[in-house]
Amino acid sequence: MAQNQVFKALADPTRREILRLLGKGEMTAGQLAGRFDMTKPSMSHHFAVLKEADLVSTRREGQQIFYALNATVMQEMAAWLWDLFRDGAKGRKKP
Amino acid sequence: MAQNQVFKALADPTRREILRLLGKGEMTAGQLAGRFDMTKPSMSHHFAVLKEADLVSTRREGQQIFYALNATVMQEMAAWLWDLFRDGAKGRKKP
DNA sequence: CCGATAATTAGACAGCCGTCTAATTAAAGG
DNA sequence: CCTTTAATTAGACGGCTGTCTAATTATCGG
Repeated sequence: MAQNQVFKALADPTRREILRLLGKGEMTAGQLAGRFDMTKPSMSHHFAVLKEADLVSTRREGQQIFYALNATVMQEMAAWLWDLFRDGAKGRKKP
Repeated sequence: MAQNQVFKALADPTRREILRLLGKGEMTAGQLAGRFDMTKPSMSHHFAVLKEADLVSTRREGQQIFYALNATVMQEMAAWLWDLFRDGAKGRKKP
């Protein structure tokens, strides 16, 4: 399942910041890269990881490629958090 | 900030499974270790990472150490997810 | 077709991460 | 005190990860 890729993708602060920026609206690869003190190839690598995890989607427009946040992020994360506490009374539950 | 440590801790599937088990109630280190096909030292390492990220708390009782899920997990993750889509002040940076 | 621009791919490399075995600390109990 | 059990710490090691430079692909405008 993709869950592991999602969490690994979120483990890097640069990628989380990318997602945060995309939360405001889609951006081109170049625009995103301009926000970070890092080479474009390095940014491209992060984009690939995010895309592989299905956290972002892409759209080409001429020479530029627009990245957008994938809405399923919320659902996957929320589901995981929910499952964490779902059947658990944390203290002492009867057998 | 502890945010980075939290996400790094969640990047490993073994640690996520530990958290899931603890969601049902506290367990001793030995009980937890018994659930995984891994040596105790390796498990101890994972416990340390989770504790460092403040995702779990510990309590000693005799020879045994009980681990419990820390409730702030939900809050931190929920806050992050919220911020992702909740467009705060645009140019704002953390001081 | 050419040159310029946007973006990715290829390959290298240091540093981190997860795992193991061996050794160590801590507590209980005869 | 000595032994046993629970758990962690120390140190080593292979593999993964993030970064870079150099090269490559894709697209547009003239």
